[in-house]
Amino acid sequence: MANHGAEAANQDHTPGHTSGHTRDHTPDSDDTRDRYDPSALEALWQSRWDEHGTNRFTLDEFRSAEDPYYNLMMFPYPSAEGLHVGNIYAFTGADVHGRYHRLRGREVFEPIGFDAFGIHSENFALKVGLHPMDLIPKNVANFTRQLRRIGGMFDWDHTVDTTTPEYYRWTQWLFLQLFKGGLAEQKEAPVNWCPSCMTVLANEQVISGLCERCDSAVEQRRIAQWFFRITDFAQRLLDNLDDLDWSETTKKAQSNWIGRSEGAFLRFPMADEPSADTGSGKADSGMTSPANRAETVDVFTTRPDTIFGATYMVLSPEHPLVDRVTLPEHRPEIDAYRKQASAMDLVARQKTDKTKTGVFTGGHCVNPATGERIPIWIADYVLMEYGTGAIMAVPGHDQRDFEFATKFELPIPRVVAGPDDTADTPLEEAYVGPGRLVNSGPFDGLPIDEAIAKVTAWLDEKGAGEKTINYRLHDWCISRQRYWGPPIPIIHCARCGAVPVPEEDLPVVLPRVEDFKPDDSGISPLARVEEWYRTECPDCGGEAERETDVSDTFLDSAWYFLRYPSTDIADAPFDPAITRRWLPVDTYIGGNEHAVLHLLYARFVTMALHDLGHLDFEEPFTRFRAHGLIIREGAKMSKSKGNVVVPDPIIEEYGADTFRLYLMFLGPFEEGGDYRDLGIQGPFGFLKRLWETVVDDLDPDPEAAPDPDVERKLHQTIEQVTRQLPELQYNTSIAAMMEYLNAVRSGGRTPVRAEVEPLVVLVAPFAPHIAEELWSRLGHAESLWDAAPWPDFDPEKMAEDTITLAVQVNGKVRGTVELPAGASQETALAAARDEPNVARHLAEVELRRVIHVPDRLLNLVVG
RNA sequence: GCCGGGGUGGCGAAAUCGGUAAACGCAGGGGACUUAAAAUCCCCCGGGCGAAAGCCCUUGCGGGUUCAAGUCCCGCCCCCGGCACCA
Repeated sequence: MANHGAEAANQDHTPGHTSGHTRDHTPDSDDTRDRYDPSALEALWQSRWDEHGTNRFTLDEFRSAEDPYYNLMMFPYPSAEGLHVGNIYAFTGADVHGRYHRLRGREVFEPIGFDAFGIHSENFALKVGLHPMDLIPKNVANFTRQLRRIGGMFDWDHTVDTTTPEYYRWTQWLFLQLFKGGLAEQKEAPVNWCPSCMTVLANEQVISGLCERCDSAVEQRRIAQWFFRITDFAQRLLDNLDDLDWSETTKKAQSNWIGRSEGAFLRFPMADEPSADTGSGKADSGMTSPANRAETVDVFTTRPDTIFGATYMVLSPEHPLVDRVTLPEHRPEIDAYRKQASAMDLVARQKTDKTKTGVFTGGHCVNPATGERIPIWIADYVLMEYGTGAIMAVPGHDQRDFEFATKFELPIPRVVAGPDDTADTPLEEAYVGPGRLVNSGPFDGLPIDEAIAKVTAWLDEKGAGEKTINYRLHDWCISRQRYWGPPIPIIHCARCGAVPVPEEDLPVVLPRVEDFKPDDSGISPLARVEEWYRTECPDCGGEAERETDVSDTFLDSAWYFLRYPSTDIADAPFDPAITRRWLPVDTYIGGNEHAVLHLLYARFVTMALHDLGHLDFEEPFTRFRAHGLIIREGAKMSKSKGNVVVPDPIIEEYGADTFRLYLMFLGPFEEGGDYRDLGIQGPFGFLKRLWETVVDDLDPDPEAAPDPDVERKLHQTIEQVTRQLPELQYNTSIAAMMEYLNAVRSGGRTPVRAEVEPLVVLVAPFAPHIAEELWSRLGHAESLWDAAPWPDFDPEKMAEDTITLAVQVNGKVRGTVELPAGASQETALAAARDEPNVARHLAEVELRRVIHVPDRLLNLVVG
């Protein structure tokens, strides 16, 4: 838009300099210049803020900030479709928070960036036949345009794009730190393989057996992978949750994901098998070699107290001991079963309602409690990923084992008796309730809690096991056999093994490869680029090859918040002094879909960097709030339904201020809301009315005294908004401001400046452009955002002098009376008796009791 | 099955410590202004009975505590999100 005059007038913007821009910002003719024209006005202020560096920090400012506030939101993945309402909703909610603190005088750093590596981008590039290196910059440019348009308080001098070598250089550096710290290791492991995406997936990316991206059934494969040892931190990650100011739902999701369970690790010695028919059946028949005798089947159980009822063992079909324990005559059956299990996709494998299957191996263990030989089976209801991949089956007290034992006619003894049971009460199903041990030798009669401790201690003494803690959490597999990610900075040398790339050689630049389509080989496309992967060993100088896998996108986003304030620093990932001043992040706002993925990894990386001496804190986000989800007209938005809200035309028509205000008005920010197309009229009308109030209708006397009733309402409104904004209670804050403006304009009265100016500031976090414009029109030379003029409220001015007291008779409202605030019970009662309808209900009954809640109600109990 | 979060007018939603249920907004109805429309402004707007005054009912369902329950307790039902053969 054209506003050359205004721009020129503002070139030397300094405090005290009244530029006169309050009137000359629209070069149009006189009759249109005072109309509320959001698009023009928003463009004007955005360019002014940009010129003045209103939202940008210099390196010096980072180093010297006295009251820093790091306001973070989850950076977007720049898709080709552009920003969707969900993004804008989240960013606006976070921006409102940042702007509020800015108006309170904090130095608010609010960065944004782009999480642009990963399978999403790569698959889309493949689909449209473009190279991601060409596609991503376009998407980033489009996102940047949109992000600027919505008026976020972003520091555009400190953005990150995870796909630039300047950024991923440090992602690779991070990998090396973890590698050197012993927290990264390569191991062959069964992994989730998506046959459609042709890549390995993290457990978190598998949603009930399906690929979270393409819904293909996930298969199992064994590939050498790089892992981060996040499980080493499981207990700390869990313990620290107690002290984090995070949304409860997010903390709960993390603690479920970590999945701590207390129990025991137990060793069941393998029994040697009677060759042919020696028939003795005793463990030490002399046929057992010493090596064999040492072999055990190890299990994890949360119910060591039930060990006397363990009548068989079950190994997962993938368990490494299966071959050892299987007797030759059972071999064909076992092999067939294992083949069937491995062919089965994880959906079918994890279906819980299917009937139990399994095969006897022919092998046996000795139950260390009873000394009895018990058979070893394999069954797919035992998962290799959890615990040791083997269980002791206690059919009497575990429903899964009960079903299995019933089907295969294995014994089902009772070892726990409930309050109404005896040791011999038959079991119709597994009994898992409270009770006391039975049929358990010396432990009979003990309640479960006590028995768990005593039995475990007893087994420990016998060397048969010990108390332990098991976690559901797995190590983080970060290898991806794909193209679009940072190469893992490792060089494989036949002589020296896996050698880290020297830090001074970083970044290992991702080469431009035209043929980046993944294939079914399980090998990265980079393995096709010989001139790239052939290199020398940094240690011995011999021929060597680069690691051709790239790292998981979640690694890029696990540390980006450390980079933002230090993007001016070229020779370190984050500057120690700046980091000390600005981190940990004060408030982080984002979607709960990242509760266990991104947020847990970011915590792990921070904790690891802390332990390795790079950071002096171990939790990255002091406060985290999960925002809700936006639906439309009661239905989930999706591309396939064609009911997605497209933000650009709405912003075009109503302006970013209205759109922001409307999104925040839909419902509680932390619960989301229902976007109804017509609803935007309310917030639009409000801003328009506010505009007219200041621009057209204001009392010309700037010193005019406020109306006492309006002033009282003003202080009540300031109080409410000041209390609710930092708690993200945006919808009710907006309602309060609307109510206040209604009071200011009621009966078409002429508003005075003292009534209106504070409202302009209150509304500013939601509608920053119109607020700045009105602030300027009210005669202020300094930007609203630099002046930090958050209004104070005066409790005395808030107080009502007369109140309406509800009068109840027997709990039912029969009338109201007007009274001076703080009126005594006697006064209230007298007034109530004078109220005709109340008097009617008091006639001919006896007043038995009076309940007086001062200034609220009077309840007269009669009978 | 387990763990969260919910269920309030036609709709989105409000409601400190238990104290006048439905603030604010949308949609709808009526009116003013206008040649007309848009925009704007004013009034009405949970249900039932009543001419009115007023009375009765109403926060998913059923009980309970209390002078008083959307709010607290017990038992259910339904919706949304997460986890799920986790030993």
